[in-house]
Amino acid sequence: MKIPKIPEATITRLSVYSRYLAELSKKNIVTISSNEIAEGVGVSSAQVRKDLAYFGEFGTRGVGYNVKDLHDYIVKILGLNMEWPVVMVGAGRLGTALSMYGGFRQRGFKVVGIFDVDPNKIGQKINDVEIRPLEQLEEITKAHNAQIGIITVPASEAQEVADLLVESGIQAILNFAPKNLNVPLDIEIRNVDLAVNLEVLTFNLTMKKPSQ
Amino acid sequence: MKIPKIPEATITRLSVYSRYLAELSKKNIVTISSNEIAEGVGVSSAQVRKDLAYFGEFGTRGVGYNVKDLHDYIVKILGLNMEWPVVMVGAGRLGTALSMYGGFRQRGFKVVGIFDVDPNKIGQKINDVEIRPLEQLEEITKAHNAQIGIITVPASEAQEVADLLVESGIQAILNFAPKNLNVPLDIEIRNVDLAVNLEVLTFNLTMKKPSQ
DNA sequence: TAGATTGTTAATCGATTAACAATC
DNA sequence: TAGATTGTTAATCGATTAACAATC
Repeated sequence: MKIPKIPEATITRLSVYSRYLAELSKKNIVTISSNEIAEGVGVSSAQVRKDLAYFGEFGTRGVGYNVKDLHDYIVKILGLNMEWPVVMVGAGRLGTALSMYGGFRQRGFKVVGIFDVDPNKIGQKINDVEIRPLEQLEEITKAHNAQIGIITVPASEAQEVADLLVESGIQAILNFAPKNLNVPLDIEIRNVDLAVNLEVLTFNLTMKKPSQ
Repeated sequence: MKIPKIPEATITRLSVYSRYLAELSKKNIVTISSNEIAEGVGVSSAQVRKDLAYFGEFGTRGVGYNVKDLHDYIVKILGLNMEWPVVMVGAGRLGTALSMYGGFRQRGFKVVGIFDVDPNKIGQKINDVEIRPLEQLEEITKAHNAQIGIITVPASEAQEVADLLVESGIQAILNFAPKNLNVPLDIEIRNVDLAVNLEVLTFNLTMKKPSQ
C-alpha cells in the first residue's frame, strides 16, 4: 500500500460522509460540492477535499462529486462492501440493545454470536441469535470467520474477555467496558466510553458558569 | 477564568484518570506516580503531567500524587462533585439500556425523565422513571433543572428532538443518532456514533490485509 | 545527601486551514 | 469563454513528546 499516513480523524469523517451521501442518494441528488458536504456534516470544505485526496481524485473540477459514485468509493475504502460477522460478549442491557441495533445491520455488521456467563440467559435468543456460554466463543468465531468482537461486560470482566477474544482469533475489538485493556499490538482496539462523553459535557457546563 | 485553552483530548483523559484513580483508591493505594497512571490508562507519563498542569500542581516532586486527593481534584474539575439530572429522549432499546446503565449513575448522572412518542410505551417505567410524552419534556426538564439531554431516537427524528431540548432549556446534548444536528452556538453537543467506531475497525482490518 | 519524580519549557510531530493553480 | 470547484501546496495552528531544572 503506497497510501501515506492517514489520520484516524479522516477515517471517522469518511464514515460520516458516506452516511450523508447515502442519505442524499436516497433523495436522488446526483451531484454535490465539497462545500455542500461540509455544511451537511459540520466540517470545512477544505477538510472534505483533503480527506478524499488521501485516496484519489473522485471529483470533477468546476462540477463537484457524483453522489452515488463517491458513496461507493468511500464504502469500498472503509471495507464496507461486504458483510462483517461480529461476536458480542455480554448479553446484558447494553449488549442486548447493541445486538438489536439497526444502525449496525444497516452498515453491514451482523451479530453471529452472543455470549454470556449467566446460565439463565444461555439458550435465550436475541434477534434469532442464541445466547451461548463463553466456552463456545472460539468455535462460533471460527465457524463464522468473525474478525470483530464487541465487549459489553462489566469493567471487572473486560480484560479476561479481551484475552478470550484474542485467543479465539479475533482481530479487532470494540470495547464498551470503562477499562483500559491490554491486547497484542496486532489487535485493533477502540474504546467507547459512554460516561466519558457525558463528563466532557459537565466539564464544559461547569466552566461556562461564572459562579463556581 | 484564567485557564488558557484546554484541549478536549485532555478532558477525556482526565475523565479516564479519575476512573482509574477511583479504582486504585478502592484498593487502598495511597500514592502513585505519573508513570504508573500512564501505564494504567495507556498514555505517556509526560501526557499525564501536562494534562494535570493545566489545572494546578497536584503532586509532590520526588514522591508522586496522593491518589485520593488527585481523584477529588479531578472530580471537581470535571464538575462531578454534584448530581447531574439528565433527560433521555427515546425509550427504544438503546434509550432503555442507557437509562438503566450503571456507569452513568456511578458517575453522578441521574435520569429524571424519559420521553417517547409511542403511546404504548407511555406510562411504563424504566428504573422507577415513567416514560412520558414529549409534550411534558419542558415541564420535567425545568422541574428538575436538568441541563443535559440524551438523544436516542432514530436519525430522522433527531433534529426535531434537538430543537425541543433546546426550547426546553437544555444546555448540553449527547446525541446517539447518526446525524449531524444543528443547535445554537451556546449549546454543547457531542455525538456518539456507534457505527462509525466499528467502521474505523473495518478500515484498519481492510488496510492490513495484503490482498484486496 | 542521593534518588526520585514533578512541573514546565522547547522541540517535534501531526492535523487543519487558507489559498490558488489546474481544469471541467 | 466565464464561472465554478477540485486537488494540492504552503502556512498555520494545536497537541504530544522529550528533556531537564526544580525540589521533595
